[in-house]
Amino acid sequence: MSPDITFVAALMADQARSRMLLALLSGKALTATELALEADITAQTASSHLSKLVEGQLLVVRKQGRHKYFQLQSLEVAQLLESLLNLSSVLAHPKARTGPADPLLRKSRVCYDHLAGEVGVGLYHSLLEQQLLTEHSDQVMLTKQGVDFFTAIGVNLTELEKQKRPLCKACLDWSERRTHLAGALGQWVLQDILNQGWAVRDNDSRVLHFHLKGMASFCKRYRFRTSNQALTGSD
Amino acid sequence: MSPDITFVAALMADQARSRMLLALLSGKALTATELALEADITAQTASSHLSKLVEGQLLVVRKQGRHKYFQLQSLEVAQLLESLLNLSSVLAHPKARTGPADPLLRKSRVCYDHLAGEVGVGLYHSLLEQQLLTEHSDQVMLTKQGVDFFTAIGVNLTELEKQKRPLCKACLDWSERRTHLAGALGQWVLQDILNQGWAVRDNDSRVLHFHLKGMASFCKRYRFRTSNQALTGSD
DNA sequence: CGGATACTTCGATGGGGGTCGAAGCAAAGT
DNA sequence: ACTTTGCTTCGACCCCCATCGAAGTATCCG
Repeated sequence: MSPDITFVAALMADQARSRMLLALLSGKALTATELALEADITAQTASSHLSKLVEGQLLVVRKQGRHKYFQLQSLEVAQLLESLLNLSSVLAHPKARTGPADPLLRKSRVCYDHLAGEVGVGLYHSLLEQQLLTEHSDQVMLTKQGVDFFTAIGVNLTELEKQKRPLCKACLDWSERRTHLAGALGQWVLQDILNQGWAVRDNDSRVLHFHLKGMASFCKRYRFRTSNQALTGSD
Repeated sequence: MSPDITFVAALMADQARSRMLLALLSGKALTATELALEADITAQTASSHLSKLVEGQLLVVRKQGRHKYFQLQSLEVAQLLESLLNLSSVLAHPKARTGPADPLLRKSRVCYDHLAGEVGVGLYHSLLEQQLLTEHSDQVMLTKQGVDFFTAIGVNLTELEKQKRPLCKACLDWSERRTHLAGALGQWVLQDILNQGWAVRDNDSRVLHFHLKGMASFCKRYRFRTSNQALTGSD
């Protein structure tokens, strides 16, 4: 028979656990107490939940001294969470307030290992407009110019292509309902932003705080015209 | 804050409900009693579950005389189910027997609206080998020859491309752990198989029964070399 | 060696929800 | 009109599990 999907679904069907999982969607490894705080439960309860999530192989755990760091087990888990987010945000079921989320979160946030939110969506469509990227419905590929462009700014595409994961992937944004860039290249872009010091990650959320000058450099590099609203959260 | 994913997850976190959903993954509309039978519960319990699923917008219902026909609400729901199946089958959690499923199901089955199982996977890789399809990691596209080929066998590609959904889509097969063809073209292929009378759908499952001659025609059309094992379930 | 911090185990409590029997309603068929 | 079939509502039962307090173990720090 079919595998038992209720097992995985049940693991995600709890407020506390789903909050933890969503917090881990930032890609950062978090400790048990941090996750307990995030889910607003006591350490005991969190411990029980976390052991279930590890047991169920949704999380991996790394022990470091007296701390235990938890992370999502795989990209697949992150993708499942994203698709759940998507479907959930689309559905207008009574309990979920469909209202606008934290504006900073909408602006720019980390989606596991790549850039999401308005900035992520904006970048994606800017790349499309410049014909560096082609989008055939769901399939996204670099154009010839795109290959040249990213090679020029220092991406080793042949190296990235060695990875199992796709180079480009269209990831549907739950706040924007439009696609943004995921995949190995999406990861590279986020890493680059951080390496350049254009933005810093919020410690307590998935928010990505762009510095003013960083946003400018970012726009320049990707020839990306952003609306004039303040996109920076700090500085 | 984030939308409440526990709502959707909880809907899928029940044996009876998930069985119903999985049964509906065949794409067919089923009545309440059929679904009750499928989930092995009484009509009362099924009624309660089904109203929850409709309320939660995972299903749509169509009343016809004294029957009520249920269907998955959207392709997104089907995709969520597929990804849950994938993750669940990969994870080796104790409760799920990871053993081989029903051999007929493994051979050839319907995955919502396209072909899956060994035949589906085989077709996909055959198309790749013939360079009718190119696969850039996750992105699948028809090659020039592919366009010619499908046009030659009667596909109106421009018509198919009008749909919102992608023309080609790689869908990971949970039994084979390899990709098969989904998307509008995948749907066309399945429709064609049925129209040609090469195979019939099982009434009680997602199994697709190929006739001997049908399988031969199918292989011929797609220049597809299948292993000599009997791929037919009937005839 | 204490004392603090991080995490776990145990036990008790309570609530949510899955289940079915019985009865009710609605639509066909005869 | 009567019966059959398909589905729903109501009510009662009961099990599962999330939660927390208290106590226990492990690790680091001074």
